[in-house]
Amino acid sequence: MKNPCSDHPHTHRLIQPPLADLTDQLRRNDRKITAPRQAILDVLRRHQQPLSNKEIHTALGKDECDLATVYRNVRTLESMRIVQRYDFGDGVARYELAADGSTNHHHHLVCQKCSLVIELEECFPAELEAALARRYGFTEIHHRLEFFGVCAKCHAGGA
Amino acid sequence: MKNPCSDHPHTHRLIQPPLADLTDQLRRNDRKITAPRQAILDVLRRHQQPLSNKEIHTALGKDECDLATVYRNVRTLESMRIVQRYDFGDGVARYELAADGSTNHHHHLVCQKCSLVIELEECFPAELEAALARRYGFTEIHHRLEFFGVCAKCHAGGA
DNA sequence: TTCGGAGTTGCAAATGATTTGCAAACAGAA
DNA sequence: TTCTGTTTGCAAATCATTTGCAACTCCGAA
Repeated sequence: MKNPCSDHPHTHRLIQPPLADLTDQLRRNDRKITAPRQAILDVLRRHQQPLSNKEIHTALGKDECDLATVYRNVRTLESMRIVQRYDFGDGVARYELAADGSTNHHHHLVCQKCSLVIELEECFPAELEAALARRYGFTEIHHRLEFFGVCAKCHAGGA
Repeated sequence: MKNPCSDHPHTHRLIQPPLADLTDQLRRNDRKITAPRQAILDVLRRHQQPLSNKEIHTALGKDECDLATVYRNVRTLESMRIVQRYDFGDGVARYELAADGSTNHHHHLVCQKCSLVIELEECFPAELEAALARRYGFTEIHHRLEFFGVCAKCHAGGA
């Protein structure tokens, strides 16, 4: 197996949709387009990695809105499927913008020392869901998969 | 694909090791064999499903030991690899006895309505770990994978 | 078998993430 | 512009989990 682009530290990502498209989604869901919401969406739009509520709040420039408002909005956005929650098992929820299509679902490889996050584009277990659904009579099956380890830099030195 | 035993609500599991074998592991790790530890191990031995700290504490008969002691011991047992932690994304850690061999790693299918847990014996992504390690220069790679959905009973009625 | 000290425990208080109550401020339809 | 349901800020409440500390117990050495 060969990585098609092992030559650069990545994280490829589709171009993020313009802010207007995102606020349109709010409008369609009968949600008001407020300053905090636009700011939060804009922060997520500019970051390609999963951000915690606190990180989002910090990235907002301290006085944009209250931390509780970030929590509330991120939760709202999640229920509208505009953002996607990820769980790295450290007791902190992280969020990424969910790209338009259904092609957005993916997984991560997280360094447990320095928290480096690599976005993996493949979604391995998707094909298994149908089999599990049939076998166990479940509906609405989805999954959560993350990989953990120690990155090369941390393994070598200390960083 | 056909389930070899779709006729009974399961959770197959290897016979759990006797309590003595478990306490032996404590001994080997220079840990004292206390009443709370034996009781906790025995509770885990008798349950085939992941239990939260609170559930373990409840199963202990209220006065066996303090909840903080359960937390401390489960954490210790985890670091000794006697128990394995699972994360269903609801902010509560759950634990199962880690069977002796290395064949114990597995995943779950969880009903999001009634919390029914089905133990899946396959470990799908294991083979991918080596590839990811090579591709991204990571070491000590492991993963966390759980499936969620709605079980047949909940999908039908309400329960 | 006793003794001593490190490892453990109970209890209460501290943490940290996340949620919530409530009154004031606001967005957007009429 | 007005009105009304949303949304926000702030502080307090929750919840899972951790921790400080003094009392207690396991277990190897004497």
